[in-house]
Amino acid sequence: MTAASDRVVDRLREQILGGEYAPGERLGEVELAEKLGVSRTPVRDALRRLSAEGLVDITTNKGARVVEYLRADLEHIFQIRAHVEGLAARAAATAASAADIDRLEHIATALREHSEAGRLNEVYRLNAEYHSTLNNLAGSSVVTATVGQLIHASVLLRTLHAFDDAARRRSVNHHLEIVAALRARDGDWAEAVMHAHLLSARASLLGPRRVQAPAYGDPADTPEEPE
Amino acid sequence: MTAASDRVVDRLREQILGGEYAPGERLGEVELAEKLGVSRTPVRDALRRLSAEGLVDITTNKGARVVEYLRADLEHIFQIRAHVEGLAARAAATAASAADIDRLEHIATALREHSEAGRLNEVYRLNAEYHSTLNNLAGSSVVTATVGQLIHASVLLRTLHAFDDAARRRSVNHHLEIVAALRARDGDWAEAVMHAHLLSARASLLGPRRVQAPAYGDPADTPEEPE
DNA sequence: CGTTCGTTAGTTGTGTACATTTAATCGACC
DNA sequence: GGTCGATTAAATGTACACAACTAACGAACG
Repeated sequence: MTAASDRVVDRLREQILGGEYAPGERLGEVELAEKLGVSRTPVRDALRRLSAEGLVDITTNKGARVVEYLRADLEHIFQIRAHVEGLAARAAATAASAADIDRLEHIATALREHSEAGRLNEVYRLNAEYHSTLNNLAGSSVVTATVGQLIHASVLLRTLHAFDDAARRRSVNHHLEIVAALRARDGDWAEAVMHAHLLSARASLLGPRRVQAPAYGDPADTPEEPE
Repeated sequence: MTAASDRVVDRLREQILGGEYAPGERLGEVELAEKLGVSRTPVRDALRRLSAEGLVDITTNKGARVVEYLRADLEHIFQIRAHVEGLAARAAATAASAADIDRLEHIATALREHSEAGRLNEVYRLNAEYHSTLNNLAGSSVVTATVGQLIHASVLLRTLHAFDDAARRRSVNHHLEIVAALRARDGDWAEAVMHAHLLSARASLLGPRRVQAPAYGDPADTPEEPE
């Protein structure tokens, strides 16, 4: 809320997403308070807020831990993102101004350069910025808030598995293709590419899906299949 | 977290969803603390947690208020729910046990009776239970958590506009039809009905959509249109 | 030797006092 | 008479002290 609590939230979020705290690691209030030079009160506030963002799990009388997502959870997250961000891309195709699209293209181009240079930290940062920018273009705070949480969870993945070269190129191309679809004011196209983009990311990060898995949404249920 | 804080959260949630606090109404910490017989600390905790659930807005140094959703936000919420709960219904068609489906049918039947008798409070409660039960059948805590927030926002609507008789009958029939689709193990069918169910609820609650609205997802982008 | 119960250290939950910020009211000046 | 500014009251943010709970260690008994 106030500057102290805000700073604690920002710092902890950065550290968790940066991998300085491993999934499942305990986050003691007193330890954090000493380390950050504040009292327990703003630390408690910050942990509650991060719990709201889905980054930590809090159990009564047992404290806070960094969240651990199951493989199935992560599959569902990308499934949902594919649909919701697909809708956002469709909306952006009609709502975005030329300047908005320029801005998005700028991010996508920078993303390609950093990707080819192998600067992964920049890639992760710009990728998050690209998606959040696009979701905002849908003009819906609900979309931004809903997907924001899911994106955080997705980012926690990055320590698990890195994209191979082919997947990285696919991802870069998707970002650029979506910009093209927006310029063409083609909502169908934009939604379809975004859908594919997130399902391909899921495949790259999680590997082949187990067919006998309790399927939440089949790969075959893609919304847009005009042809 | 502890019993006191939990009780405050439950009570405030009930009061907010029950309409005892109007959207936009201020929630003072001291006032609530006195009224509930606890100190400010658990009240603050509770307000932070309700903020996480999307029921209150907290601004630094300015306190907590009951959330106010814009009409556009609510349209987006139902749009997202249509997709995500549609996916959940599809997954449930393969994952649900016969006992699960029986339980769901029991809820749907009770819902029909209460609806015909005009007991709206029971209708709202059972409707929330039906959706949350079905989403849980998808076996994904992510779906449950994501949609849970959106459902809360939807419930806040109920003071705005009541279903007319035709809409109420449609809603009841949808719930029963989804049960039938689950029994048939037909994921496509279940998803399609759920999608229609939520878009029809949106229409009933929000009235006709303004065509020139910055469209986030067109009515025409329904995923399942086999015929 | 294993199990169980009690004690103890550490952690989280709660209450309260103090600091800081916000907003409104009153007064003075233009 | 109106507007700008300062003072004051009330709210939230922070810190610290105490209470309650958890879990781990150790001892005693079977």
